[in-house]
Amino acid sequence: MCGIIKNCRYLTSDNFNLTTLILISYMFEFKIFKKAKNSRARIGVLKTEHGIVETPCLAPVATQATVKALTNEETENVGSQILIVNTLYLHLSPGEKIVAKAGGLHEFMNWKNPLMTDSGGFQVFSWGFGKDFGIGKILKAKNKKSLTFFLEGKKVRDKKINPAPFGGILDSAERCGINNSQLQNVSASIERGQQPRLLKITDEGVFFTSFLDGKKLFLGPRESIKIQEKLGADIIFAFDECPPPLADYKYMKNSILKTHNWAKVCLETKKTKQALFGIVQGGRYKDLRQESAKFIGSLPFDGFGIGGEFGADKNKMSEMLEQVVKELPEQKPRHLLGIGYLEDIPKIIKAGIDIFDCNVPTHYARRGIAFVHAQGRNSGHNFISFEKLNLKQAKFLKDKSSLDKKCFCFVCQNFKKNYISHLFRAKEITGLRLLTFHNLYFFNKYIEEVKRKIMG
RNA sequence: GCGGGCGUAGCUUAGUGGUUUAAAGCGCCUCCCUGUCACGGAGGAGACCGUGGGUUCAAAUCCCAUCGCCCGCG
Repeated sequence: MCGIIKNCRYLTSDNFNLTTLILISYMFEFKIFKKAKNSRARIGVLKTEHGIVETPCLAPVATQATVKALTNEETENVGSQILIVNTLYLHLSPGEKIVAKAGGLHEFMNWKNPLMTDSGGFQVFSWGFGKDFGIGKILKAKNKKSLTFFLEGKKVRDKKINPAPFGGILDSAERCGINNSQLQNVSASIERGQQPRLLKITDEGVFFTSFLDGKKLFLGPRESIKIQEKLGADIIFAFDECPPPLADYKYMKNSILKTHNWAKVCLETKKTKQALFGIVQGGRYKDLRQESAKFIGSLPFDGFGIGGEFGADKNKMSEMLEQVVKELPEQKPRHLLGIGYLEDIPKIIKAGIDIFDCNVPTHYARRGIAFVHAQGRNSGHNFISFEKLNLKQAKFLKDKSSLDKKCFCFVCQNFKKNYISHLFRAKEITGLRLLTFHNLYFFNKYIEEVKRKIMG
């Protein structure tokens, strides 16, 4: 796979003049070249010390300083321009000192292009309430996952989780036979002051328990920034609390105040020339989103991240995003954290998002799911019709067709579904590699197409 | 030929002190996974317990026969 796919970055040179870039003298700069007429979408270029990023684009998730299953050359060949690495994971192992001594992240992982590090704020959720409730950042309307309650240390499960985020939890508890007097002992609806089991969130920061060795560690805005400075990515994020989707209004209000205070501390702490992005939170509450966007947007950040969830109703996301985006400075880049289903991408680009990261292309690839152009009529999509194929299914063993007839990636040019299916069933790591390569290529190509259509 | 052992879901086995819908792992099917997770989550289908007979209110489990496989001795 190495080195075979060349020139698959879609340098849309028609959209801007390259010489303009050369004239940019600042280390970090964001230039908008074109704005859509019918939406907030824009085409831009982000310049960093390690090169440029054409936006809008997807930043693949490289949690532990690698896009799982791929070499850097492959990640580049697939059209990816910037990666997001995780601060807390690297802090736990190998530790930022090791990375710094190795010459910084770029040198350490041999990635010559731009990098960003997530602050660890998401782990406040995923290692906390996310784990307690067995839920993802976004509580879906059709969530079939069971909800786990903890009643006096005992696990109670409800399989019919109600999509309504707050009242639903109480119904759920009732179905589990948890009575009123017990309810106060149950970690269900997350109220102000409530703590996850495994970590403690204070006004100053968060006490984590390392899953590697059980060691206690504290991460606050200062700690996060200092670690991120040592890691040395081009773009770093302010330490935030990614709040759980079950949080009630008071919890959320309190949470954004914390995130706002931490944002100021992050700005004061940072000494390097790295670009620092503040993070807007506020969950599904429009007024809190607006409040957060106004506050964070008023601070001298180099760009802005938008985190958390936007409510179970998918259609509201665009609305909420626009609400946030209009409060942020027009000339600065906006990053949507952890969102990027294919069907979301047109919406978020239209809402004015420049970069977004999402583990779906790579994560799903490792689970055997390939995103491909829809073969049949089941498009149901405004831009490119696509479908998901589960290559683990036995039926693909007999399928001699290429993964995606309309895809020009190395995998689709060289491998058939039967072989990829076999690799997955045989648990051969090459299967993960092939699908990761294809999915990222597919997402990047898809984004290019969306850009073309939106911008006209 | 004699002696011993084994035959339970597609596979590997648990259950043989007779008790309701015969258990588990893997495999299979469906669904899920959005800034954590290749070796993950939730469901589901699937065996009349080699075959035939017998004992009993009741047998995968006891008895007899038979077939198949394995081991030892000839």
